[in-house]
Amino acid sequence: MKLITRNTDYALRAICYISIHQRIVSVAELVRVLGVPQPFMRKILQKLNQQKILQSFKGSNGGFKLKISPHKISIIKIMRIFQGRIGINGCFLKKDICPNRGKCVLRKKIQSIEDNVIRQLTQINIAALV
Amino acid sequence: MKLITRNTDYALRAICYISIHQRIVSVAELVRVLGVPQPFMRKILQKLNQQKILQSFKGSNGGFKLKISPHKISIIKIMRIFQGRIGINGCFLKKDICPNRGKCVLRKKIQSIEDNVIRQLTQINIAALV
DNA sequence: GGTTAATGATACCACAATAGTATCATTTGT
DNA sequence: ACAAATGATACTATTGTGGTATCATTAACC
Ligand code: FES
Ligand code: FES
Repeated sequence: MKLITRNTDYALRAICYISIHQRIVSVAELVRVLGVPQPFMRKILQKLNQQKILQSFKGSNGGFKLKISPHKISIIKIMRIFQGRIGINGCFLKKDICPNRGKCVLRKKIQSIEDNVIRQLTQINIAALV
Repeated sequence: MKLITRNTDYALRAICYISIHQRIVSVAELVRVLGVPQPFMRKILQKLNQQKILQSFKGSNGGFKLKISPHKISIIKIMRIFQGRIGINGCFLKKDICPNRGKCVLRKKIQSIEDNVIRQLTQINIAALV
């Protein structure tokens, strides 16, 4: 059970760094500071640009800066970008959804745990981390 | 993020079924009822036997029955059998543990979420599900 | 205007975990 | 003896994660 993957982890750290420095930061600099493989970091930042978390600047002296306020960047938002839908799969039978679904006790309990986790991850934002 | 894998899911359902019927149940029967591939189900039950959750009976009319009380079978116990150590990896840099580890805010927050999840999973047992 | 330093887009590769199959040996009731 | 069950073990397939590699595009600077 891995709640946070490397993608997300690196993304969070990069965003934190950029958030602290409040300027355009290049991949090269992030790689130097965070010790992450460059092409991987690039891919991550490109995605954050596409998702409008960061804004990119091309050309010499280019790089990335925050596009939205650090208060508005929750951990769950970043997780969803890199890890897709955050949903604990309770009880699926192959591709068909279990017929008991409505009644199933296990599902309900797991669901409530999941809701808790998501609520907490939603509350943590970048501003709270830096 | 998958909290529960198929292994665990099938195992829980099998245990529930056996728990309800309170007798020796064969793989063939479980497969019929739960619609799970037979060899896979066998592998799962064999592991539960090894871990002393179930007790197996060989030979004709053989099968599996519970070895311990359903109250003592928590979800987390089954998860640990099939999914190994349940630990959210906060922030590792490659293989070295991050030097900030003690201070890192992210890690602390994630850790507390993890503790919650585990506490809740520990409280849910088979008796509560059936 | 050309060079250089940056990102954009995309395709590819490697590894590990999950999910499942296949086979043969062993036990036990009839 | 035979059939019906599990034990043990090795193998295969699929998917997700964690990357790499390459070429195109943009923009500052001389
Ligand atoms: S057994 Fe199907 S939803 Fe729980
Ligand atoms: S950055 Fe290393 S433990 Fe959080």
